[in-house]
Amino acid sequence: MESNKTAHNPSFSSAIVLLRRKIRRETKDQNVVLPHKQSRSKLLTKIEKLILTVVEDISFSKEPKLQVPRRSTWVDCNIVNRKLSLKDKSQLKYQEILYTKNTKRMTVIFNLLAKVHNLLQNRTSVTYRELYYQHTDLYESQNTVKTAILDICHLLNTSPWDLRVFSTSKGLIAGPLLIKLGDNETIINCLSKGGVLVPQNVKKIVKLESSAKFVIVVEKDAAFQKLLEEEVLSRLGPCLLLTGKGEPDINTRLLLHRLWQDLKIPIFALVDSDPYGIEIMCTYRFGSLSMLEYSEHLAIPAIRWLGIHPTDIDALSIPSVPLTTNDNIKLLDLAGRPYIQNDANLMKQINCMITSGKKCEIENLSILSTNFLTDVFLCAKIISKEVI
DNA sequence: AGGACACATTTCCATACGGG
DNA sequence: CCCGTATGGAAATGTGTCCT
Repeated sequence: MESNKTAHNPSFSSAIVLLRRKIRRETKDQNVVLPHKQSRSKLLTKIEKLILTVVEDISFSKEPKLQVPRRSTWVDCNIVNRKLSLKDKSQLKYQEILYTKNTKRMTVIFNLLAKVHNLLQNRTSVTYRELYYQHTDLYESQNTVKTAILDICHLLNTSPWDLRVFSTSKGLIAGPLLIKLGDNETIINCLSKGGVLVPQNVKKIVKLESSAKFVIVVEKDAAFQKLLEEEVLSRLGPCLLLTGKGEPDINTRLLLHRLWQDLKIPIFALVDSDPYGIEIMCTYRFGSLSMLEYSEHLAIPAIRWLGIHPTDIDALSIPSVPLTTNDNIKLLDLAGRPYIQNDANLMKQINCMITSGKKCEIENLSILSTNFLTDVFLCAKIISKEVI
């Protein structure tokens, strides 16, 4: 090939600079969010107080009860500050967990409270999975553990990561990036081939060092590897590649959030042109329904959708397949969500997919020609600043 | 495995109606 | 007239599907 190292293409570099400025301007209200980290000792005290109230209740023959929020739906949400959040926090409905009615649930909560208390005291961390296996007969399913931990987070007004409970990392990151962790001066070098696993405890990161000019978030591992094979890192110039392998886990989203906060470089999303791809892009960008309370820490409004846009399929004659029944159901569901309804450009793309009835995967681009993805598609999208 | 949801099932509660 | 039960609807919870 005609050694077109795009990195040295002046129009490409200037496009990146322009996009960077534009995105920073559009999202400058987002730049100062920093977590109110709860100190260990405060959390410990809170747990002790919570347990004390229950003991008091019992000694006064009152039934112990806990209050947790009800599961939210899309109609309870709207977009605030470009992130998914509750319409009206004062209208939030609560559910009471009573000992006589929800014995099991309360037992699990207090059991886990004890474990969390222990974690905080010992300054160690644990995964949901480990917790589950410590007492399978009590928890019955891993989901029970997760629900209970989220309940506890609400009761203590904190987050799973401050409680030191994590899900096992699934995401990969590659590129010129050094991650310095606070504990024992560990340094993760993300330049290794095939990328490295996103660190378990993103909150331990003390410093991120990178020469990258932008980040590309890829929906799935296959496309991630494909891009690495095409040597995207050198062809497009210094950049980072990240994938959550499907629906991103919390750690991956936290890391990406941190990357945006610290490096302030453009973040582009490359997803399939199908309803799931769009949903995944939106999860990164606006946050998710089930983690609604943590949108501040997880949503990254600065993300721009690089492709594949439904309008690209016809414009670039990309091979496509028809949408299935399930795809159509999902698509209509997406169309009703607040973040799509709030954004004319996203709505336009959704409508395009509805009318065309076509979808395609990232891999379909490679059929057109070798290195098409890197040299043509990504490059052209960025130079033309066709991002949504 | 892990994440997000839609859909299904069960549980719960308020209201209304009928029998004692 | 009061109480108990029947019943409908909502909410809590569980299951199944889709994705990588």
